[in-house]
Amino acid sequence: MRPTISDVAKQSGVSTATVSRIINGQSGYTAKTRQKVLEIIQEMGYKPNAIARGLVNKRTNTIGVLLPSLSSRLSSALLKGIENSAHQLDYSVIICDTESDGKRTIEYLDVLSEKQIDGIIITSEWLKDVYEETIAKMKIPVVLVLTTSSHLQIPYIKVDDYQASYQATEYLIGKGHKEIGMISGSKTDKLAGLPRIEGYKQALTDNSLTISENRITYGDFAYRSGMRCMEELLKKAPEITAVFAASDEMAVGALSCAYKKGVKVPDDLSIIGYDDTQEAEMAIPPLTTVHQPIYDMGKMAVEMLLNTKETVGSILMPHHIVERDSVRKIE
Amino acid sequence: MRPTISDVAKQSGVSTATVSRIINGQSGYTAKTRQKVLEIIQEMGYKPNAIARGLVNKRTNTIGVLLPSLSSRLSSALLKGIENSAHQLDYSVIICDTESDGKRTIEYLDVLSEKQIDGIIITSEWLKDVYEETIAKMKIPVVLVLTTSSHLQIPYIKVDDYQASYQATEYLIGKGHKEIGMISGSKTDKLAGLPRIEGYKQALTDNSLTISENRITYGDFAYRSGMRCMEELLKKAPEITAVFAASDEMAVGALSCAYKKGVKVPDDLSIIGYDDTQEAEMAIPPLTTVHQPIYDMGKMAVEMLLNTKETVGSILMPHHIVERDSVRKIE
DNA sequence: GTCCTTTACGTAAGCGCTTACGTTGATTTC
DNA sequence: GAAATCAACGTAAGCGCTTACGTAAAGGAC
Repeated sequence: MRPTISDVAKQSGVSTATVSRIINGQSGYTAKTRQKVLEIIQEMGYKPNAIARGLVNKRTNTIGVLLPSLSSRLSSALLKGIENSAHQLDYSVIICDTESDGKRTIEYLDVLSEKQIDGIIITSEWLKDVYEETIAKMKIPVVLVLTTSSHLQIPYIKVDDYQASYQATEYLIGKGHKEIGMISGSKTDKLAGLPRIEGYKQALTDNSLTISENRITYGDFAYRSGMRCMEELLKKAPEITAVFAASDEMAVGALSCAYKKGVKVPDDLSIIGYDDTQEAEMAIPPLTTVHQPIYDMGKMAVEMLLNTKETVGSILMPHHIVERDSVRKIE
Repeated sequence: MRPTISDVAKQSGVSTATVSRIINGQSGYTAKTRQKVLEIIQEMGYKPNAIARGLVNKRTNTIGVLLPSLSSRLSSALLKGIENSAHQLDYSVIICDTESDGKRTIEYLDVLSEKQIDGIIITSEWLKDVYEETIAKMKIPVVLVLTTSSHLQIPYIKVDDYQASYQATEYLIGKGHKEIGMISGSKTDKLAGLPRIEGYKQALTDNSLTISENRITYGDFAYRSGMRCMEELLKKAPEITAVFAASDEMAVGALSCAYKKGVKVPDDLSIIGYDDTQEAEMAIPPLTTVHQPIYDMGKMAVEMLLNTKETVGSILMPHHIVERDSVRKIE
C-alpha cells in the first residue's frame, strides 16, 4: 500500500490539512514544519493520489484527443504538438483513434466524459450532428483542429483550404502549366475534399484554363489511393503536365505510380502536394507542397483549450508553398 | 452540475446502493426496479463519474505509454496497436513523448504513478538504471516493447535484433553481394544499435567476408542521419554494392542521398532496411526490409499488461524479410 | 404455524484528498 | 494592559462512488 496523506500527517505529527497546504504551496505553517513534513514525504516516498485530488478539485489535468487515424504522419505531427504543449502545462493526453467510425467516436466521447477530462481536441474529422449533440451535452471545452463545426460555435484552428488550394494551383500555372490534373479527397468531404477542389477549379477559371472532370480523381488522402488516382489520371488525361494532390501521402502515391510507369518527375510531370509532412521531405524527388503549420496548430490547440493565452474565437493559420524538386517550369 | 448517483437514487426512490448495483450488473433488485432506475438514468443523462469510481475501486482503466518519439512511423504503428487493443478491453491510453530525455521520462513516470494508472508500456527505449529504480518503487505492472530491462525482471516483447540483422546481411550475401556497408544506429545503443551491428558482422564473418570499419556508419535511426551516413559511405567505401540500414527511415535517407548523387538503386547499389514501416512500401524504389510485426507487438503488449491472455514471461516475435525492389542480385 | 433461507433492498463507512471554519497563542495597537 | 489582529494550525465535512453489513419481507420445508 502506498502511503497516503494521513500517513504522512501521522508521521510528521501534524494534521492532513497542514500536509495538504504544504504540498499545494499555500500558507499557514512555519518553515520548520514545512521542512519536517517535506522530509517525511521524501522518506516515505509519498506521492499524492491524483484521483482523489481530481474528485475534490473537479480537475483531472488530462485532456483527450480524437484522431481519425493514429498512424498518418499528419496525425503524428499534430499529436506531437498537442502532447508537448500539454506536458508543458502539466496536462496528460489520452488518445482516441476513432478510425472515422461513428460508433467508436461516440464511445470515446462518453469515456472521456466519464473520466472527467478537462477538455477535448478533435482533429481532422467532420463533426456529424450526433457528435455535436453529445458534445453539447457534455459541457466540456472543445477545440477543433483542421475541422469546423456546423451547429455549435466551437473554436477551431485550421488553414483556409480553399485559398491554399487556389494558391497551389496558381503556383503550377505560374510555372507555365496549363493542363493540370488533381488528385483530390472525396467529393463528399466538406473539409479537405470539396474546398480544395473548389480552390483548384477557381484558380483554373481565373486563369482562363478549362476545367475537365477527366482531370479530377478522387482518393481518400492515403498512399494507395494516390497511386490509384495517378494511374487513372495517366489513362484518362495523359495530356496533363502537372498534378495537384490534396495530401502529401497521395502525392507520394502519385510519385510511386509515376516511377513504376516510367514517367519522370518533374521532367515529364510535375507534382505538388499538400500538408508538408515529413514524407514530403523524404520523397524522391523531394516534394514541393503547401505547408500547413501542423505541429504549431497542435500546440495552439491546447493553449486555446486551456485558455493560457488570450485567444478570441477561431484561428486561420497561415500557409505557404515550400518549393522542393517535384515541380518544373515549362516553356 | 451533472447528476450524481444520489440524484438518480432520489429520483427513482431507491438508495444509491441499489443504483450502483444496477449500474454494475450485480444482483439484488427486481426487474421492475431496474427498469425504473434505468429510465431515470436515461432521462437525467446520468453518467457515472470514473474518478470517484477509480478512487474506491483502485482501478482507473487507463494505461500509459512511453515513447521516445511520437512522430516516427514506428511509434505510430506501435501506438495504433496499443490503442486499439486497449480500447477493445475498455482501457484508455495516455501518451508520453519522452524525447529520449531522462528528466522528462522520470516526470512522466511520476505523473502516471500519481494518476493511478493500471499499467505502463515502455517502448523502444533503453531503461536507464534510474528508470528501473522508479519503476520498482511504483508497484505498477510494466511491459516493455522493443526493449529489455537489465536489473528488474520486466516482461518484454521484441524481435531478436541480432538474428534479424544477421539474416538481413545474409540475404544480401545470398544475392551475391560481397562488399556490404552498414548504416547502423549508435554504437552505444544496446538495443537496436549494437546487436544489429554484431549480427551484421557475424554474418560477414561466417561467410568469410572481411569486416571493415570504413563500411560501418553511425546514425540515429532518423532520416537525416540516413542521408548523412550514405554520403559518408559513398566517400569512404565506394566499393560497396549493398548496404544494410538499421531502420527504414535511414534506408529512405540513403535512398534520397543515392538519388541526389545519381547512384541508381538497385542497379548501382542495393539497400535493405529494417522495421517494415509504411515508408518502406512508399519508398522509391519500394524497400526490401526486415519485417517486425510492430502493430501486433503493440496489441500483444496490452494483452500481456492486462493479463487477458495467458502469457508466460517475455516474447520474442518472429521477423522475416519482405522482398521489394531495392536489392538486386549480382553476378 | 414455526424456523430457516433467500431476496431485495437501505445504511453508512470509507477511498484520499481539499478546504471552510474554528481554535489557540503570540503579536500588535492604543 | 485590554482589545484587536494574525499566523499556525486542527477538525470535520464532503467530492461521487462502492460495498460490508443489517433488516424486513417473502418463500420454502416440515
